[in-house]
Amino acid sequence: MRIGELSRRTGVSVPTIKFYVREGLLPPGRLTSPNQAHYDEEHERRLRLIRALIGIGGLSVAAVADVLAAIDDPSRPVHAVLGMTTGSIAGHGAGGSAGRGGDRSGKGGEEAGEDGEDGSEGGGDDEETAAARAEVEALVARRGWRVNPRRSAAQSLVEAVAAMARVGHGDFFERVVEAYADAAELIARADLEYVSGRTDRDSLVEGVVVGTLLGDKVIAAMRRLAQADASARRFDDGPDPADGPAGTGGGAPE
Amino acid sequence: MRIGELSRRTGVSVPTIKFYVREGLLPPGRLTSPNQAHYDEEHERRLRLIRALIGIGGLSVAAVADVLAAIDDPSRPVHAVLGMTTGSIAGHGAGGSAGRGGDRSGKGGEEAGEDGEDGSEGGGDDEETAAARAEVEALVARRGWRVNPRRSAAQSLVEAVAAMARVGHGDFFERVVEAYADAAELIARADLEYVSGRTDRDSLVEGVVVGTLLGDKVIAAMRRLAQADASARRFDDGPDPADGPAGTGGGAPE
DNA sequence: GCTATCGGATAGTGGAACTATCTAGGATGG
DNA sequence: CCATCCTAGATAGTTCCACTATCCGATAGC
Repeated sequence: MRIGELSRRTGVSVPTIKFYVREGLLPPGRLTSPNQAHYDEEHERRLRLIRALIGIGGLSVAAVADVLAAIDDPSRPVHAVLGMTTGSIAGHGAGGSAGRGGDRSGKGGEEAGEDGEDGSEGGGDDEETAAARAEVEALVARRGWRVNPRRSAAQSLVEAVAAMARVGHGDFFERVVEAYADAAELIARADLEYVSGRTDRDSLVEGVVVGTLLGDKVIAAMRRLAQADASARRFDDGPDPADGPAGTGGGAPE
Repeated sequence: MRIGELSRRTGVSVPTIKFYVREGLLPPGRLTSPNQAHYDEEHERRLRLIRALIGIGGLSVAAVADVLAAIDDPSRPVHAVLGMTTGSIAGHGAGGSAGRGGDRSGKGGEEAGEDGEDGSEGGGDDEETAAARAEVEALVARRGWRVNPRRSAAQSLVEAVAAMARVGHGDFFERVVEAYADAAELIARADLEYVSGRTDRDSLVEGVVVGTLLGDKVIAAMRRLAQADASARRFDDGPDPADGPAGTGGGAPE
């Protein structure tokens, strides 16, 4: 098919497809003449994946490019792709806000000058980060998780926990860790199960990426649903008030 | 304190603080004279919350404004705030990527127009969406979750599942649902437990918001860790290869 | 031959999140 | 009282990102 049909089939505009090709997300079509190219179902599939990663997964175009490059490189071991995937997420939502606007002030380190603490090794942490790191390390040790503590997932976790502490919810993590860890193990087992049937690398690796990136959204949504249910049961304020009605006054808890 | 000290304490630049005040995220300081204002610890707390929501939670400034407005409005019932929170996330990552970039294809994912058809399934859906909706409805029924199917969390879930189907992973959801649902219930129970001790509305509502928005990141990170562990155990490829051992290239995003 | 479409290149758009500058005026130490 | 900072508020500018728009000459299919 030519680009017009690819566009029609996927709902992505022609200029946008060209843009993705330029950015390296989508391989160019096979040229049948100097100014005529042919796209196949693989392109269509890839394009849908791109849209899903951007639209649902919330990745930036650059992050998608990295992830797809990892998928496409057969020399990259599967676990490296998973690590990459983690990084894409971290870059997007957590640690570095790599995606958008300047990162001038906050995160880079202590260039702001007021931190003053340049000598202390081990991360140059503030108080909350150090405490969070200790909690995460304790968790990993307790569970016997065989992970490298330098993993960016661990780093993301430390940052999230530290942020909570900074906001006055330093007790959140310790209050929920065990349940969360049980849940995480449950989920991870299902995830592994899902991809374990796949034998060829491409299929496996894509399953990991899709399952991880889109799976996060699935989990978040299901968590909301389960929260709503648990809350409804506890306060018995009806079947569920949906999103935004002016129902009864603030539910008195307990 | 004055704005300079607020800036120093939080690491947020003075112009940015002013920007947040303009955008309604942070209440203005108490004026002690026409050009002198005083900020207190509540401002500091709020500012830290804003940074956490934007930096870790990945919310847009506009979404943070909405969430904080909901927190601050005592007439808004707690469940409405939770719904709002869900919406912020959907707007950000799932539904329409409303945060940045385009989204020409229909701003509010939530059917701005008259969706006359409610109650019965199937709107103007494509094949994948219809199938996903059926799966989600079956899940809710099976679990006996007392939730309104129009809830935006349900909608997010449908969209994520549909996107997976479109990408060739239509079997993902059915293969993992039960484990995920168990995990979600586990998590939701811990979440409810966490806020159940709180009696005053402000503290409760803030706990819900922080726990939900930042909690998602905690869960995602822990899932990565558990996946890495499960994978290491299954393939026994050493303790854990970390993120970027030589060949992986993309290790550090950014 | 005719016209809609194509590939490729370059430039432009609009939104988001800051960031810089300017104007008056106040705070503070000497 | 004065010099030197800091401040509030307003307006304009910057940077990044994800697209869009417009050209151009060439080509497909009738």
